[in-house]
Amino acid sequence: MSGKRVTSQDVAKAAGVSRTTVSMVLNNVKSVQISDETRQLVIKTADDLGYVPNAAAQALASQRSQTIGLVMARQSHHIIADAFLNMILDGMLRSVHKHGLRLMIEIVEPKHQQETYMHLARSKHIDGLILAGVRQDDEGIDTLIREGIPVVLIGSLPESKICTVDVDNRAAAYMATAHLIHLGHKQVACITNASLEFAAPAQRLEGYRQALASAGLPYDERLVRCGDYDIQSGYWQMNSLLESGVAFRAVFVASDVVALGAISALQERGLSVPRDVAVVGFDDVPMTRFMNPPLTTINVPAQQMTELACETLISQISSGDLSPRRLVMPTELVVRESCGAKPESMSRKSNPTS
Amino acid sequence: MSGKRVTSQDVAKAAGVSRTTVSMVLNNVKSVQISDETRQLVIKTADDLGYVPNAAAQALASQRSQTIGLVMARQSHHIIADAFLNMILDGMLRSVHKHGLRLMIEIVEPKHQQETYMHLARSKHIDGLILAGVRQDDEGIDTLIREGIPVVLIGSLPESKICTVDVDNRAAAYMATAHLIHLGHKQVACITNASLEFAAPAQRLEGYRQALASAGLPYDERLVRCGDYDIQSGYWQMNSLLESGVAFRAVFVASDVVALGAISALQERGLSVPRDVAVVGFDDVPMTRFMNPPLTTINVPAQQMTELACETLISQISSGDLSPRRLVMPTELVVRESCGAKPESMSRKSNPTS
DNA sequence: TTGTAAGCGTTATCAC
DNA sequence: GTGATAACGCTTACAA
Repeated sequence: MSGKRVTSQDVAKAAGVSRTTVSMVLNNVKSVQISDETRQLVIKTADDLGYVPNAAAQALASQRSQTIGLVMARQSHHIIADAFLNMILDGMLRSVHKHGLRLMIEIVEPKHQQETYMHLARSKHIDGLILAGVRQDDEGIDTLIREGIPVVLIGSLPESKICTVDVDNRAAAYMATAHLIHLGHKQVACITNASLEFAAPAQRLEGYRQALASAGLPYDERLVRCGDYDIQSGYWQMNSLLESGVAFRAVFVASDVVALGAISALQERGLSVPRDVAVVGFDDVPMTRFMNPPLTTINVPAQQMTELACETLISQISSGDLSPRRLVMPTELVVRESCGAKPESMSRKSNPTS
Repeated sequence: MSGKRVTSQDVAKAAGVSRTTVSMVLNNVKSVQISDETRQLVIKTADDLGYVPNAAAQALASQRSQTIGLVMARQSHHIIADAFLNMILDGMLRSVHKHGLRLMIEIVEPKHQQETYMHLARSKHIDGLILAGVRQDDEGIDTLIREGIPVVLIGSLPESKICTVDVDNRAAAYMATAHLIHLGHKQVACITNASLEFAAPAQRLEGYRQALASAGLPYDERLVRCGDYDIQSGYWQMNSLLESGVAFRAVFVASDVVALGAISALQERGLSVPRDVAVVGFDDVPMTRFMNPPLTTINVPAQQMTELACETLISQISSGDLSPRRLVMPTELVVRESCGAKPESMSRKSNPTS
């Protein structure tokens, strides 16, 4: 039956001690000396009774919910196919587990973001927040720090005094574009990963422009499109590029997922990658090496970034020190076969995931 | 500064009413008549003060956390590339938002599952649970229902008296395999989506066998492999199949993600899909239509399943009626180009996601 | 070393 | 209609 719940009171009574002692023992408070005997007794009793502390009561009394929130600023349909978010989720799950915390997920429509996550924070449902994919003009973040709520951003926001973990998007995009240029391409198109209202896409576009500039190549707006995080957008934008009639033989797509759609559009028209057009992606999500052809891309250590973000957040929470830090993780170009430069033949897909 | 938090007490004082009244108004309790005047005053005051109820206190007093848990029985590295889980996540996020609830995510290693989610439930951190991907031998579930905790399973567990939402995996697999057979294939291999310790893979394998049987084709164990949810596993198992030397010209892969890996292995050896081997997948995740070639697969309405599971759970929670129901959603075969039967030429990828 | 008692911020049951 | 007053289950000074 759904028997009445066991409370710390019950444990105390059964063990013949007070609730305080039970609490002390179970929370491993070291500032108090408790005989090993009592300690064992309490633990055993709690175990026998199947005692599980009530989370709400614990949170109320201790002012800590032992839960952290992951807020993703995306429209719900983006979640479905966004492999990059998965990597973030995975990193979160790992860290959170390691620290015995819980994870609450929230997605906010890019429009009225602040409202939602502010609520989450203010209701004290969570002790801190990891934010991913916010827009450049998001003002909610400042409110968050003003209220002293621990927050770490995955990505970066030029103006804010907030902890961030990011890669150097500009430099990475530069590297990707330069790769294409070094291969001899003069007409390089670009499809960003998302609207320029987000920080990363803007930075990546900037890197693309700089690479063009330093190679003495002109920047042609007609060769640039903005993706929207998902496969479809890549498909559409590539078609738009193709239909514009402006010639190009290479394209830098600032997201692997978007690139998949773009390549599909190319192939549907009988165009071959890389023979007719070379493409380089961005993110290095797991499926890239299994694509046809395997995609040359920029590796972004998403899981490590996320774990780092988590660690940072957790230390913010426990130390109370919210001073901003900007952590930048390294990226690297992973050459596969979508640009024609076929690397060594047999090493592909050979290393186990574990 | 991090000013002191506003409590219902503060609102009451500022509005010149009692805490009870504040609570009544804000929670829209209809069993009590409150003057419209007072009502407005309270609402306005709360708003002006920026009052947000403390979630822990609310949960403690009301015995409801307004949070539901999503438990995914997968190893953490599976999350990364499992497009199917994303569809589930998306469905969850939608429903949960619609009802003003929160979502807590937990993943459990297939081994000691019960422990983890039992804890989540017993600590009352959540009001109910959605379970995805549990093994056939999971015993935790029975404990859950015995304790009266609302649970809905996405998938099915033959033995349990629990609410489930699933597709008819056996029938769908039968349909997929039969499609291959009707195309004239006599030697059809199979790679399951995961180990047979999980329910769905076992059922799908069964459907495959039945299709073979009713076509009078022999079941050859050497043509069967078990995937493990991710792309890599498809790649490896296909290689294993290829290396076994047993001939086959078609393969039913019980997961699109696994199929991607399998196709990649085929193509890496210079084999063409569908010319050399036809393949049909399972799930119809978003990327399938963008694969090269576009994958013929079984459509599983994952989002709707999840939303339905959520609705069911929510009504369990509010009604207290936990009587088991088994909901089965329809599947359908989506013919694309990976089996050689090229469908109509231009309709592909044309419908917007929204 | 252990126990007492005062919160933590709500909700909910009553009288008024 | 509205306002005291108990719970709710736990943490944590402080006292013994």
